[in-house]
Amino acid sequence: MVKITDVARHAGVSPSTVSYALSGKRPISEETRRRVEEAIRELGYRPHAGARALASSKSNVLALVVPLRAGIHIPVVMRFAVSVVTTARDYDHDVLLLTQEEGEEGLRRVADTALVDALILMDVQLHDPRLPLLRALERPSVMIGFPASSEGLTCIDLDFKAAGEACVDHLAQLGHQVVALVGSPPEVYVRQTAFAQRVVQGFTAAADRHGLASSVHPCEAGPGDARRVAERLLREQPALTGVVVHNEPLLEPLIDAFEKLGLRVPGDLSVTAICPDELAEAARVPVTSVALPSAEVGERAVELLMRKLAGDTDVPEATLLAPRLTERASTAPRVAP
Amino acid sequence: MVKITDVARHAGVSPSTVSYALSGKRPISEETRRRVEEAIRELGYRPHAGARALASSKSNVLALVVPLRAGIHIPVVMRFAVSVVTTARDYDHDVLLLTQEEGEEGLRRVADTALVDALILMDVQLHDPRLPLLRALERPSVMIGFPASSEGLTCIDLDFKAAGEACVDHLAQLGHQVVALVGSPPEVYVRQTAFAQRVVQGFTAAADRHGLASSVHPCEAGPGDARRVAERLLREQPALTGVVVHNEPLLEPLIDAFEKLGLRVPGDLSVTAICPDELAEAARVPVTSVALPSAEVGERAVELLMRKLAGDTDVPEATLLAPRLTERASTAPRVAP
DNA sequence: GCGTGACGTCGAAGCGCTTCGACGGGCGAA
DNA sequence: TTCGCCCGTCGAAGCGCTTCGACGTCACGC
Repeated sequence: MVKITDVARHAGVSPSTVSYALSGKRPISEETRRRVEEAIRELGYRPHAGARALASSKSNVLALVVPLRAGIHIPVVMRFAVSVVTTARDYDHDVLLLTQEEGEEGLRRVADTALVDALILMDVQLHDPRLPLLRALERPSVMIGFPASSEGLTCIDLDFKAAGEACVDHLAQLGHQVVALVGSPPEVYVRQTAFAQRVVQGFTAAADRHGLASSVHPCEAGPGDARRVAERLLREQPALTGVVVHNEPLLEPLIDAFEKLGLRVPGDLSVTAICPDELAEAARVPVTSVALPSAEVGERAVELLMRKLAGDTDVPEATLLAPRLTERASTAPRVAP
Repeated sequence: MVKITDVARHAGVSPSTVSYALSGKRPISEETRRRVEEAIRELGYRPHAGARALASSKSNVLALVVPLRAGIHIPVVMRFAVSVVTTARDYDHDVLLLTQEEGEEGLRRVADTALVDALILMDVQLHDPRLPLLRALERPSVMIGFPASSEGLTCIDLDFKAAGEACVDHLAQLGHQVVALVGSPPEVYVRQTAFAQRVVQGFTAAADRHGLASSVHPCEAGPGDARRVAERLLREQPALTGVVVHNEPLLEPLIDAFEKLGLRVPGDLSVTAICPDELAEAARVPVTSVALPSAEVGERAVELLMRKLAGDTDVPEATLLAPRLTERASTAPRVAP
């Protein structure tokens, strides 16, 4: 193995000079730098990561904790992970993959052994048991999603309130006057992050702002539920022409149910959703939707982390990503009766 | 930060004794071990990963290179990755996530900087450009999939030949006498690993063994192709009652096409597939299939790597995992005409 | 003409751990 | 009894890098 002393000898300088030439932490003459670089190239020198970590107390590795829980859309996780890795590389960092399964002990382990410099957590719950640990840890972290209190932590996610609004805005713009929100199953409103509530807030606010008649329905997503939900919506709001679905498994079945009840999508009924793009695209009727911008979240998460690692003290605690609505085949202007 | 000297002092022993108590590389008296363990617990000691890596020239980290290419089934990759991480943890190792995008330079980087001890590569191509590098690298590696020549490398994958056979065996057992293989698009047979060919071999061998009439059809997987393929199959083999599909995007459309042509699945036609379980399960008619055992592949890959790291010299170059066929709704006994 | 400071470089001291050789004590074999 | 050996422990020497303080040189300002 070729080491820094070899490079130094070959270039006719001291090891510290090689180090400074590499890190740029002290001025080095043009001539010397050139010689060092040449020596490095000729010898094929690669600094030993462990030695570097030991001497500098920086591993240049980030931990990424991915969820395993059922109900998580895998491609979204994967896209996010890839985006984290790619962005981390731009900052000369690598990514260590951890599973949720490892729990708090896993976090403590990689943090305390100095295996990683910082952490990224996905799938943060409202009252995530890892929160106290994260606050106590001496290493910076960024969480995807918002817990009940993000005090002293850094969080990032899609702006679900704005996403709810965007869907309603789109429907209002198309002339729809009676809209409904088909929400996530009731337990999601309790267990998970606050995102489900925020969709409701956005939905309601936008509907009020546009002067639309609106209603909100948290819905189970079992096999037979779609039909029942569709019937209930139509019973309660016979003039319904716009639906926002924030319930992934229910999306397709619900559209089917509406059509079976004689309503054409988007002819009689416009449907928008908040869901991963794959789902919206793959549907029989491709659905106009606000996507979870996983790649962007990953990128931004790493950027936030890098700022924290650089000692930036005014990194925002909360970052909300603006929703982007993609129009597809499931929405159309309202046809006056 | 609490270090090994702190533990040593607290336990009244020397640092080396603490190290040996931890690693078990030299005998330590029961009494001493107890005192050391207690000191560790009381002080909350965690060995510094970098220092350890430097001193022992072992990072206890594996690199996992995941593919990005379109056409790869993401959940399979993810399941594989999770299984690698989980298994690696059982062996006290962590996993560094790399993307294919980083290419050979990325492999060289993590290997040469001693960031990782060993590598796992997914999605290995027939003539993968990384092969020479892997052979040259001083670190062990395991590849998922088989290149043209696996000489001197360690590879593991589903036994696709046996998978092809298993499908035919199943159909034969149900009494089917005329079978067809709907294979991957022609370019797959060229570009990728040899797995597509192996399926053909297994299919043909088993059909011959059972004395069935059989035919093989590499197929494109465009939107209109399903219908054409179905028609062609029925034209060429009017008595066809068993189909093996090794072409993921074509699976569902093909079944639909058959039904539109008046053939009931599984009433008139039994269909089996080689594809990820999700796909087989999610189909309108759940498909009897041989799955890609991603979790098992991940586990076995790590085990192979651990053996190599332990200095085991007779680790098999090729490991073929036995297929497991799951019966679902798409196959049934042949009904005599 | 001399003090001052920036520039460019060096040497040495660690970073926290593992590992090697050494050593004292105890025990079994001769 | 004595020799030799194994057990259990220690001290010291690194592992390969970064970083701090120091030093010589040169240019500039007064």
